[in-house]
Amino acid sequence: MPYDFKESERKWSSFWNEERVFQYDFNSSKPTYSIDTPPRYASGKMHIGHAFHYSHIDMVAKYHKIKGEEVFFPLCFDVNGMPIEVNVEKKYGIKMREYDRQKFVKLCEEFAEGNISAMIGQFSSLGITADPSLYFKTNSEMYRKYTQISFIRLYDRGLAYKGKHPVNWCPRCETAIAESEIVYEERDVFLNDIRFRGDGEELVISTTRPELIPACVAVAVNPKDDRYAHLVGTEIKLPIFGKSVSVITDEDVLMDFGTGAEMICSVGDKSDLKMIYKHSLPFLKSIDEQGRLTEIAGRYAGLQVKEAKKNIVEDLKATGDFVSDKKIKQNVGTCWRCGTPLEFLQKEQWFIKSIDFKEDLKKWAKKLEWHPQFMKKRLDDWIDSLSWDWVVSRQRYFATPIPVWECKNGHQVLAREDQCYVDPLIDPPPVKDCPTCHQPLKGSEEVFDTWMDSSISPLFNSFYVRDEKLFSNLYPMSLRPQGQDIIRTWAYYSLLRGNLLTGENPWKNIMVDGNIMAPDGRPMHASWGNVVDPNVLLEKYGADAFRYFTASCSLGEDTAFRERDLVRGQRLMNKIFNLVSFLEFYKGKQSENGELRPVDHWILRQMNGAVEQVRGAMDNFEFDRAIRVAESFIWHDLADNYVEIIKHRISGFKTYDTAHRVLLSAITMIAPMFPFIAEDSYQRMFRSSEGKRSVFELQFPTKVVYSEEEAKIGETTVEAVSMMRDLKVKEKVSLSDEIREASVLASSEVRIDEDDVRGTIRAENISYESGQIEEKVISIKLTPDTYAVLREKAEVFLKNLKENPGLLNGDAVEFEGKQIRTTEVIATKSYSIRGRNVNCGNGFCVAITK
RNA sequence: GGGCUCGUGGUCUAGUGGUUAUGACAUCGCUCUCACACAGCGAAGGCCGCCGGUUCAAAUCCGGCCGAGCCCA
Repeated sequence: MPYDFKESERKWSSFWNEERVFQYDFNSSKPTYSIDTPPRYASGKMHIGHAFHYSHIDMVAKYHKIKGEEVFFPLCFDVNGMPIEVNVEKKYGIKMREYDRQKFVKLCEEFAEGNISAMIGQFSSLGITADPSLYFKTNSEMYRKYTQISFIRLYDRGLAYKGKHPVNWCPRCETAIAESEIVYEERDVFLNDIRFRGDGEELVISTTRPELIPACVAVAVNPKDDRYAHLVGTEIKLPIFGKSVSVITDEDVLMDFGTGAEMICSVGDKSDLKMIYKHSLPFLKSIDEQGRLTEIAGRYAGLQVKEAKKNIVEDLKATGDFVSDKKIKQNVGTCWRCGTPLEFLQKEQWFIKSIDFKEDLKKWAKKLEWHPQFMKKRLDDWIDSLSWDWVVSRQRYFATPIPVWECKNGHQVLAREDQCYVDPLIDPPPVKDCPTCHQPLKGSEEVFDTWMDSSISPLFNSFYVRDEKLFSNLYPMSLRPQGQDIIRTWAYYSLLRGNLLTGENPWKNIMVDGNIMAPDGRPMHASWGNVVDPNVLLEKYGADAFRYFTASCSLGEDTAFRERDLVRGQRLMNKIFNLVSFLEFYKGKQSENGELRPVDHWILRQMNGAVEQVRGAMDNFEFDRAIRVAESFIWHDLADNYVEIIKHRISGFKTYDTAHRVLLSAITMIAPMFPFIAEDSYQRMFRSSEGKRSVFELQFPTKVVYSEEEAKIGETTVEAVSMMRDLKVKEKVSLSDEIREASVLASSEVRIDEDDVRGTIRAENISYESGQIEEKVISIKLTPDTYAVLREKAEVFLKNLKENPGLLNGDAVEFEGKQIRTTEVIATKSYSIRGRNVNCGNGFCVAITK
């Protein structure tokens, strides 16, 4: 009978929910395993990549639960920021900056709330049991309170400050534009070669923006560029404006772009910005909020950018400093609303100090255990590449307000901690007026970068400030699971915040996941039509089958979605279901006592091996290895071999007990990966004997005692039975038919469990024959150690052995004065018997007689 | 352009110096076998991306090239 996964999944997810099986117990005496769950972003429903990622996290959570730890696995959502704003604009056909601020925020909250309830349903269908008693969302006043308090504490220690930093600015709309609001357009622009004159020397630079010459603060060339080496370190004069600037080197300058000499302006674009920080060059303001040149442009002051460009080029032609121009294509950032090219404008922004902590950050990152290890390198490289502090202010609406009031002279008053959560646009400041100049105070309109919220998740989860006792127990957390795409944001900022505020890393382990790609190997995009809907998959194959696919992906690698893995997963669930059905049928029908037979020892040995390997793999977050081992054990050792052999003696208590015990261990071992089939099997078959209300309250299986000597006989028995069954198939004897004789043919003694062979093969008689086997050596290899000893002589030695296979019968072979033990020789042989239909395995053959 | 990762039968994947290179899905045979035809047994299918190097020995280590993914405030 096929497994009804729909019914099972419905039943057990509500069971877990109602019984609160996965609820964290604050009073538990067990050690806590805490997971810093990624707050799921509430801009839409979960797609297959999210489902994949949270399934992995859930496997870790359930594994630690079944290992006997108290698991802290919060259910949480990220509800701030622009993607939600953009979705709300789309949904209602409105524009944020043209709408009432408070009303707009309300719409964002409602929008997110709808997505959250849908996602909670998705979590549940996937068997992801994040704990609703540890629920949080990053836009709640409770959460934002700690975002604000943590900022105030950093400010008090001089780690948060206000400074100048460029933002993308639309001169027509007169507003800051966020990175994702920029519309890039390919446009034709002129690349102008312009002559700068030095002391008897000249240097021709290439620029697309000659109007920025007055903002030029240096000229940069590549350090490898021989053409300009003699000019490096000299001063050179700007044409028209006459100001002197230095010629510097920077490896980011492209030698083959234009003349290979570039003017650095403050601030023309992002690469300028980087060089300005890197070489400590001054910030100038050359363009104002309306897109006009400022007074540093001298006689061009007040002109619009376009006009200034035209005038300056004409004047350069007149002075002879204009060399040439050519048309090139360039990506120009434009305003999403009006299409005007954006300017990079310096504005006052809030910063959190991070450049000072570069070396510390690398030390902190080193203290973490990274899974997989190579992901650490990405963070290190990121830290090395940083040139400026973290800009935390945003000119948006839907995020945590910055708890600051300012007077018209720019003095700042921060909220008191006990005031938080506070909205400075609504709530009064802590003092009547500015303590410095007694001017009235105005609440800040700015909000925090959403990473300011999400990067305190480990602090919030550990009850930072809220409860000192809980905090000391819960911080640092055991694990941060996250995607590889946000190492440079979420992981980085969390590491910084955690250490700055507590002096300690926020977690002990970090597990970094790859992405799920579309079946065609490309990222999933609605416009490419290659998006896979997780709900369709759950309908078709079930959650455990989906989790089978997710478990089979190596951690940290990008994986193209493969439906066939769900096919296999579903078959595995069906296999397990039927194994349980088999044993269930024989439950309580035992009449004989019996004893442990060799094949029972063998399955116990196989089980011990599987348990150890699965445990080792799960401890290292290697889900793919864990399911490979578990699947092979359940499908091949247990179902194909063991169950077939014990069918004839399942009426014995000992046999039944062994099967019962092995199947229970198998179910427990896979429960973290396949929770539904595991719970279903447990409830159906094992709850009455084990007593616990859920499979997740059992312990991960431990090793059992068995006899290795017996297990070896069992292994030979399994092999013999399997070869004999194959012979029956080949000779068209029904497996249920009796045969007269089953024969074991070998040149030396072969020990098998005759009763099991007879009972399974349905043979009246077992016979042993010898002396008729032809051995053929297929290949001869040596152990690695012996290769290392013989080195280039190895080939000669092997050739010698192939020609004289009889040498292998002794204990050792002499070769060039060395004694090579035959145990060092790995010979693969085939066995055959002329004239009889036999199957041959490891050292012996079998035959049957009808 | 830079950093990291990946490239193995038709498709996907395991394997990180030394067996006849693992397994899945698909394909083709045979078999209803008393848990399971969503099963069992068997077969076919591979210049391990390309080029060079190190080594007695390379899918595996090193270098270069080609292709893909993620990130670059």
